Amino acid sequence: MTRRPTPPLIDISACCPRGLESPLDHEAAQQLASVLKAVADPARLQLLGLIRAAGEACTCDLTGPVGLSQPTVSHHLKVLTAAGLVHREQRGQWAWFRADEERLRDLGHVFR
Amino acid sequence: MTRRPTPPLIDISACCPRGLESPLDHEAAQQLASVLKAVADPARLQLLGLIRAAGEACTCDLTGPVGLSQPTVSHHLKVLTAAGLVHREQRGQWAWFRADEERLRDLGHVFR
DNA sequence: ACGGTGTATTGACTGCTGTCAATATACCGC
DNA sequence: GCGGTATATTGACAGCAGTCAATACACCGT
Repeated sequence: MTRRPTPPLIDISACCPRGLESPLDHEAAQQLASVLKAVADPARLQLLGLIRAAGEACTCDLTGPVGLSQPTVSHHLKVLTAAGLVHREQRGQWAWFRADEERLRDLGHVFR
Repeated sequence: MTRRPTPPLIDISACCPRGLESPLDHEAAQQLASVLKAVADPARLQLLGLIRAAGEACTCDLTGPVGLSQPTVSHHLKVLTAAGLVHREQRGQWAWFRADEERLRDLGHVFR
């Protein structure tokens, strides 16, 4: 496989420094929307809540509470990770996730 | 047409009082996601920015900046209104919109 | 009443998204 | 190495969401 050009992680406070207080250009809106889309899903909100409440959580502890199949949960965690909202750490055969508090704060700040 | 049972407007601080700090049950996650979905679109983010920056705005002033057809803009404004993020007021033949600041604040507070 | 203008609705189409079963991959203990 | 366990990927499918052209509706001035 050819190397992907590195996932361009969006910097919220750079792309939308004044949040929704002033108009966004096309690109800024698209970037901000891409992060919001990651969060605008019931399963992913539940996952974020579970991860945050626990400090960190392993996939095996997340599949049960959300009531979805393992591949689906894996998919949602990938989306959250790609958006930079959670970070993944491999420990042996387990994948551990923790929330990026700063990024969540930045996201909340957009609506200020 | 039979009367619709009134759109059930979701109360964010009631449904998710602790935001993402603690796990959300299925219903709360679904409700919160429905509001976030309204905001997770580039065109609607631009519209929110324009409306907020202007204080209030009429549809005719919004179609140009976002670069979409009039029916599409009308559709997006309807979605924002249904989510309670903006309020619509008819003035003669013009439709004026203003943002619901409290609701935006509540939404931002979820990520605190 | 009528023509014009601003907005909403309808219908149709396309692309994306969430989901799962099946399969593959990675890691561990023995 | 081997079987078992945890996670990721693939493939397929249904449903939804964004878009526009065409049309309908509402309001206004004349």
